[in-house]
This record gives sequence, structure tokens and C-alpha cells, in this order.
Amino acid sequence: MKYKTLKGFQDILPPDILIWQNIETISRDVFRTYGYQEIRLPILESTDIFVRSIGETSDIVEKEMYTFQDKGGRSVTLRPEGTASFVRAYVEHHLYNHPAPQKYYYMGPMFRYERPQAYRYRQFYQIGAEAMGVEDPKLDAEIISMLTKILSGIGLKELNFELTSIGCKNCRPDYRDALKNFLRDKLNSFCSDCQRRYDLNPLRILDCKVPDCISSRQGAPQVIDYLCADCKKHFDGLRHYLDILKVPHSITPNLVRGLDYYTKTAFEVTSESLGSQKAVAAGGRYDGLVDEFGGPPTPGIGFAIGMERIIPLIKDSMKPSEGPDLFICCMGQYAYEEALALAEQLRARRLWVEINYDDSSLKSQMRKGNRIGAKHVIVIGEDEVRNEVAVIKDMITGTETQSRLEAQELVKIIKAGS
RNA sequence: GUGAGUGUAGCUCAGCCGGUUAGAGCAUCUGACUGUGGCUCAGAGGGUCGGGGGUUCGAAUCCCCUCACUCACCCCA
Repeated sequence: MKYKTLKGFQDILPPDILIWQNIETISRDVFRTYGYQEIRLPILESTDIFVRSIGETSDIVEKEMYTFQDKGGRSVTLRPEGTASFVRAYVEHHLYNHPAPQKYYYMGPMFRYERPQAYRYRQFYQIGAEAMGVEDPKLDAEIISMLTKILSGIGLKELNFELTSIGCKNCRPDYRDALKNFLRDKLNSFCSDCQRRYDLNPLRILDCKVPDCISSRQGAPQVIDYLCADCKKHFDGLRHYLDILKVPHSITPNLVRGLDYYTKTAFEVTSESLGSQKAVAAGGRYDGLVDEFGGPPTPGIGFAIGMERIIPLIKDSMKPSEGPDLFICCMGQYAYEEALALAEQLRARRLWVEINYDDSSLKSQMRKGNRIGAKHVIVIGEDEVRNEVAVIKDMITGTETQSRLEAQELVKIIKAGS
């Protein structure tokens, strides 16, 4: 094969595309009821937008970005995630001048140059939401509740909802120090990855799956115990409101986020039936990011759902089957002329109509009507054209009904049958 | 970037101790049934056996290299 998609990229074809559309429709409907409006952002941005927000030492920036020079010599990057672009747009269009909270959602592709594996692609799709301008945990609870509504609306079951607070720029350094102090003298009992993480991102040691590391980190200090008064109050408030909204959740203190901009609330939704890449959605609060982009200090919170992660979970239950409302079999030249015109009239009445295009036998045409899943088939030949009457066959029940060769009556029969 | 596994028809796979023209099921198309689908039967089309090199009289099969895919690590939606 000469040409094929790039590694980690994929075509999405029918009938799978119907599942995608279905998920998008359900999501839009939930967003609408919570007052979230769609925003469409460019896929390509200036590189420093991501470097500044995601963090220079994060894995995404260090090794996963699709970065290149455009013809003007500028460094540009295919977006690896949505929030940075969104905040850029929020500041650029002075959206902070509108009444808070400002609520937006987006859906579209993201790009990360990673080694592909199960449920992980280099171009992957996210449905994301961002809410700006409210610091109160009531908003956190609401957006999290909305996320669970979307996921359950899509039909996902048995998900784990993990929640924590990772503090703010005031209390997180204290925790980081406490953790490093705890780890310092027992570092050689950790794996080589963890020893590297010690300087780079010590919080991630808490997430390591190596058994020795798990036992060695027993008794390590937890973020939650180091939250400042403000962060603690926020976190307690969030848990209270989540209880009121009956959003089931578990506290996972060592939940680690890969992006530098998160503050306070961080959460992740996972599925055990996925394999190694099991996060289906994740998000958190980013109260310093607008500031960072040159806007007025504005709190924000958001999440993103990974399309490729949720589709395998619902593929079996969401099996769309579609076929034409009517397939027209034609015998002879006059019949084709009649059929073409008739098809147009029926399509104008919102029916999906297919006609046969070659002079194959009636049997072969019927077979085709059946194969493509037509709900009804009509045969038009010389007699039918002359008498303006034809037999329309219901392909599910097999019953035949006589009808005048005329759009209105045909529509009535077809709609009654389906 | 690291490690392991797999590459034969559109799809799922058999064939692999080397041996005539590379198979099956499903799918597609046609016919049996000259104007009525599904079931059945018959037939047809569709392959550089991932690519290159080597061993050999002879390679899908054995050896080397390479590419692609998959899974896992790292990390993440």
C-alpha cells in the first residue's frame, strides 16, 4: 500500500462516525442546560502559548509537541490540549468583561507526538469545558456534576471518580519540601524512574506503580494535610456540595496532573475496563492562568473528555444501524426517468431515497436493496409508468402495498411502515 | 526514547520440519429464479505471502536487515 495515515493518526469512517455524532449531540444537549456555549479555537497556535501555560519542564512541552517553523519563521505548535488556547482567546477577546461565570465548551482534535498504544493516538479528540470568573467551590461542584451527567448520558457505567486538591502557589511548595524531606534518606529503595523524578517532579513518585516504590512511600505526607486555610476551605466546600449534588467520588490524594497550571481542585475519571490508558476524562482548576496570559486575575476551572477513551466503552451498546427509507428498482429507460424525478420529490420530503443506477436484473436490484438495509423497495417498470401505479414492498415485514406513483401517497405509506 | 509481540485476499485466519498453478470462512458481484430481497446451491473477481537481501535445483516456509502495526514502559484524554 502506497499511502496510509501517519503513525498514531486514524480515519474515522461510517458506521463508527455515527457513534461520534451521537456522543457530540448528547454532550451539546447537556452543555446547553448548564449554559455552556460552543467556542471554536484554532488548531495551530504560537508555541510559547503552550510553553508558558503547560510548563517548560512538563513532558508535553519537553518531548510531545508538534512544533515547527511556519514560512514566516515563527515557531508554531499544533495544540496538545485545549485550555491554553482557550485562555488565550479569553484574554484576547476581553471575555472577562462579560458577567461571570463565562462558560464555554469545545470539541476537536489535539496533537501529541507520543508513541501510540491502546486508546492513545497522536491526533486525538477531546470534548472540553471551561468556566471562568468564579472562585467558589459551588462552580467546581456544578461543572463536575455536569461532567458526570455527560458521561452517564452517553451510557458509561462503572467509572471511578477521583478527586483531590493540589493546593495553590502558596501551599504547594511547602508540601513539596515536606515530601522531599520524607523521601530523601530512602531514595535508593526507589526505582530509577522515581530517583529521576525526585528532582524533576517529586509528586509523581506517589503515582509510581512499581511495588517496591509503593511500599517505600508508605507514610509519606499527603497534599491534603498541607493545604493552606484558603485551599482547605475550598476543598471542604467542594466535597460538601458534591455530596449535596449526589456525585459519587473518592479522594485520591496522590492524583497527579501533568500540567503545571492546575491549582486546588484536580480530578480524573477512570475506567478499569480500558487497559493501561484508563483516564477517560480529567480536569481541574487553574486560578492563575488568565493572569499569566496578561489578563486580570481570574479564576477558572475546566475538564476534557477523551473521545477515543470513551468510544470503546460504549461501542457495543451504541450500535447504530441505518438504511435508506426507500430503494427504487427500475426496469427500462422510461422507468429510470420516472424514478429520478420521483426520488427528488421524496427527498424534498426528507426521505432518504436511493435508486438503482445500472440495468441489472430485478433480482439483483432487490438483493441490493436488501443489502443496503432499505426499509422499503418499489419497482418501477413500463406498466407502472403507464398506469401510474406501483407496488411498494416493506422489506421488514415483506408486505406489499399498492400506491399511485406519486410522492405524497408514497410518503404516507413509507412513514406508516416505519 | 526503551522493551516485547505480530505482518498471507476487503475482514478473520489456516498453510510454515523448504517441493507442482497459495487455501478456508465471511464480505463483494453474478447465476439457478427472463419482473421481487433474506435461505440454499453453483460460479466469478480479488494476493508483489509487508519490503530488500541471503542460503538452495527450488523459499509464504530457513537466515540477516529493514519497514509497518500492536501492546507495554515513560507520560497522558
